[in-house]
Amino acid sequence: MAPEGAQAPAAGGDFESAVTSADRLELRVWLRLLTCANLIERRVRRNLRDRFAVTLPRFDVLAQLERAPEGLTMGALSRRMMVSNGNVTGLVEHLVNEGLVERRANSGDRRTLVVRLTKKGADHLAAILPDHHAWIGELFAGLDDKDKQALYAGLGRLKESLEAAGANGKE
Amino acid sequence: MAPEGAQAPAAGGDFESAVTSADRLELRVWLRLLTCANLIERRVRRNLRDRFAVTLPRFDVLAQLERAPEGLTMGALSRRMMVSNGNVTGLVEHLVNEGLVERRANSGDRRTLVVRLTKKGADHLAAILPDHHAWIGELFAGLDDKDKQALYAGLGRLKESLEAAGANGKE
DNA sequence: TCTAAATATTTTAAATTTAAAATAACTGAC
DNA sequence: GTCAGTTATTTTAAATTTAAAATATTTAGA
Repeated sequence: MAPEGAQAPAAGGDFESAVTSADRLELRVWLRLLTCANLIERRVRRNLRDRFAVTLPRFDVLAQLERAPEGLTMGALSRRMMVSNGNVTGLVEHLVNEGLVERRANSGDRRTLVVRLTKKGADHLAAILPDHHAWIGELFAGLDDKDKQALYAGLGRLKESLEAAGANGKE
Repeated sequence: MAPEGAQAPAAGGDFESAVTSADRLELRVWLRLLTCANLIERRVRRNLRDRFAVTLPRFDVLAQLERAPEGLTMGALSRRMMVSNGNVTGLVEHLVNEGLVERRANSGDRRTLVVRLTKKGADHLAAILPDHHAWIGELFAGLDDKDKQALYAGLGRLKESLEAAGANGKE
């Protein structure tokens, strides 16, 4: 027997498989958007695991912290990552144990903790980022600059629409 | 004390918060795409929970099955949902217990099981879908038809590029 | 036929994720 | 100054998710 085809997320058909032109246009846009996001995320997740033995959520923490050299509070980090506060607690805890991240009390407001990359964490991330950017490059290779600009602009309008509909705030 | 601000996924900043124009265009497109997908998914998830007491993944199962009146095998369902086979096992198990879905042996190939909506499941879904479509409509309200068409086309090109890069198959 | 490889599904362990509740610290209106 | 409300974080329980391994069945080829 071949223990192959072990169960990674399934490949093949996707959300759009049975969507017809009878469906409303915005529904088709949404499902196609979701399909693209899933395809990219899956590929990046697998590459991170296979080539760098890092999970995607932990990589996300490192990548967000790199963009904030002064560090981020737990709450700010959870907002940037768009996940719950409690979720970040566990991720940071693990990275602290690995020495990739430091979590320090904030004089001034004793409720908050500031999270920062350690040297080790910054080095680790620096070893990954070039490959990461290359993967994204490969995935977008079929688009020319005009396509990407158009997509960027269209997604910008969608994002504004989502914010106008209150999809970001608590309401 | 107000036990408010209980921890749903954080609102506010997002993946793009610290992305600058110095970053490569395709990276900015990807992060914006991810932000939009997360915003829509979060809103739909919360509406399903608050108004219909259903989780998003279980709703996804029902919605996929509705598009396949003849039923889907476990594997086909997992491919449509873009999640692992093992994941679908648990979701379907729960829905079978609730009587919303039936899982039947497939004469002809004893390895496969065919999953189908029950009458109860179809009714339940039918009660949700109009509201669901309305939510999507609200989220896209800031876009006119031309915007949506352009976005649909651009995402179509991206999807082709992803498939050309092997982002769907196992490779 | 027999049997190696492929396919379909479930099981398992670890990690993630959500959402609610609990805890701790700050802020203002009075 | 007190204390009701707010903010920041952690804890908790349940559900989801991934990926690997195990199981069962089918298929094809020697």
